[in-house]
Amino acid sequence: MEDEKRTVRAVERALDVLLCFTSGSEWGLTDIAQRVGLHKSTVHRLLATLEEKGFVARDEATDKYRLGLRILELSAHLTRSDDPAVVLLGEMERLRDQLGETVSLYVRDRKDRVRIQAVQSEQAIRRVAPVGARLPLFVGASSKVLLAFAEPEVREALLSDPAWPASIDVEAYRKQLAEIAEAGYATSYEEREAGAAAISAPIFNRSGKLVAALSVSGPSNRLTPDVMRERAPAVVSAAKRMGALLG
Amino acid sequence: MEDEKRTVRAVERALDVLLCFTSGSEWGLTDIAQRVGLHKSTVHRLLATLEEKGFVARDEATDKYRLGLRILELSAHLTRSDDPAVVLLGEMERLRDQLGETVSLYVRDRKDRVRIQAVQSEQAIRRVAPVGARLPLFVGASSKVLLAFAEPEVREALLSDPAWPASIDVEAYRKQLAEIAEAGYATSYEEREAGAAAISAPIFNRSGKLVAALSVSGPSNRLTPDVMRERAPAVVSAAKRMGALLG
DNA sequence: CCAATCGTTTCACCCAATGAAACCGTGGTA
DNA sequence: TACCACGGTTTCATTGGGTGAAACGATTGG
Repeated sequence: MEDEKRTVRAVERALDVLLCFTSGSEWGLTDIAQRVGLHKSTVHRLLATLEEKGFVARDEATDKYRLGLRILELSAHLTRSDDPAVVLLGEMERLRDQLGETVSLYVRDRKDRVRIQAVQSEQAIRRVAPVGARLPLFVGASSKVLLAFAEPEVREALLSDPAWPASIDVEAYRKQLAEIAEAGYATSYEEREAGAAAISAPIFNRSGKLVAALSVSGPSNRLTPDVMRERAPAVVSAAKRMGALLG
Repeated sequence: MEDEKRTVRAVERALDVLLCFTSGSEWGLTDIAQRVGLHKSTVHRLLATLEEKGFVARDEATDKYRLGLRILELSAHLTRSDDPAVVLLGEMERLRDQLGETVSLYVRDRKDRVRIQAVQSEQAIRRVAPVGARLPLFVGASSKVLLAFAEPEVREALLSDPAWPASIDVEAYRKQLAEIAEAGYATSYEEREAGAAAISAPIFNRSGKLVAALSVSGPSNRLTPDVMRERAPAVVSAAKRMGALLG
């Protein structure tokens, strides 16, 4: 098993430490050391480095570690003017007002999907959708869209990836993706989360490349299968309109 | 000059590479190598590591490096429910509507200040204030507030820091800070940026500790010195109201 | 007062990060 | 077509620096 690493171990470890903060915002040194499986002193040194550069900070009261404002600074530079999350925001708000449900935008990032933009429904019972959330790429309407309309090589690589959950029958899944490709959209009903449902449609840029999945989601008692079927065309045409706004 | 480094060099370098993206969103390998003063191959390895963990990604078209979505993911976990940037947003919007100008919230982060929240004026000519921006701690109304109301040790440490610009007379500056502490707010008129002016007031938490500076900023022809003097009480009392919302 | 726990510092060993140089791929130019 | 210039990539010998065991302090609480 020659791993052919051309990466820097210390940096990998430091980034793993940073990624601890994607689950739980406050950590003690020992907790982190345990979590990443390294010695206390090693983690201590890594944290000192991260702290010096402002990537983590210490809570004054608890003395525990938390994310630093350098993260905020970097994230401010994440969006360019041609970023879908910016360009499509207006259209997303329009769709939210039209359907009254939360609208999200997902892109594929390696083997996950990431919510890069969201506008919340204004109803009392609504789907809350934090921007930046990283979700699995095998369940949920948007996952299926991102797979169904991906380039075939990409799709096959993901389906045959060792990380793909063994509990899902690949053949049946592939068949479902083909149906979605045919229909032009996907739905999910209490698939990833109980009580939630969603409609999702692909957004292609001018050269026909899949760039994102547009998703409308809400409580499953409002978004019943029938309602979703009825509203799907609105989502699909919104996605088409959005595609035209991209480069 | 014993530097007593208890940090990890490779990690420091990797973070420096990341920080390149705070000025300019797209970089080639050679550019970065030049900027951080390291060999191409070293930077290549660091970038490969950052890329593997999703902290940077490559633009498909240009093949250049850009920030990855892991940054977005982390930034989503930056704000806790008790974060001033969240808790005070409502009050900030109220103040924006009252005065019609852009309202920002700054905290001190080491030797800089960082804009952690902002709501834009809705006028045609307005101050635009991106969240996450890192600004110097010696010019601008909020800087002066963050210094004037800081704990004395902190203030003195900063004023006598070698990084403090020699062009500013420390004694005169200290005098100005004392006046600000007396008045309870600070103003700036075309101080950091030509054509811009601002009023800023301190926000203290329940235990009397300075946590942020509230700032109202706009074009200097609207926010003339007279107008600012007249509006200062509104900013100060808004800041006081906000303080009451904090822990 | 002691025990437990957490963060910090020290230190010798030896792995792994480093940068020079060579290599490869691409686009532009004569 | 041949050539060059300029990006990114890979290789490799050298040794600096990252590593973890262990000892140390500082708190906490029973």
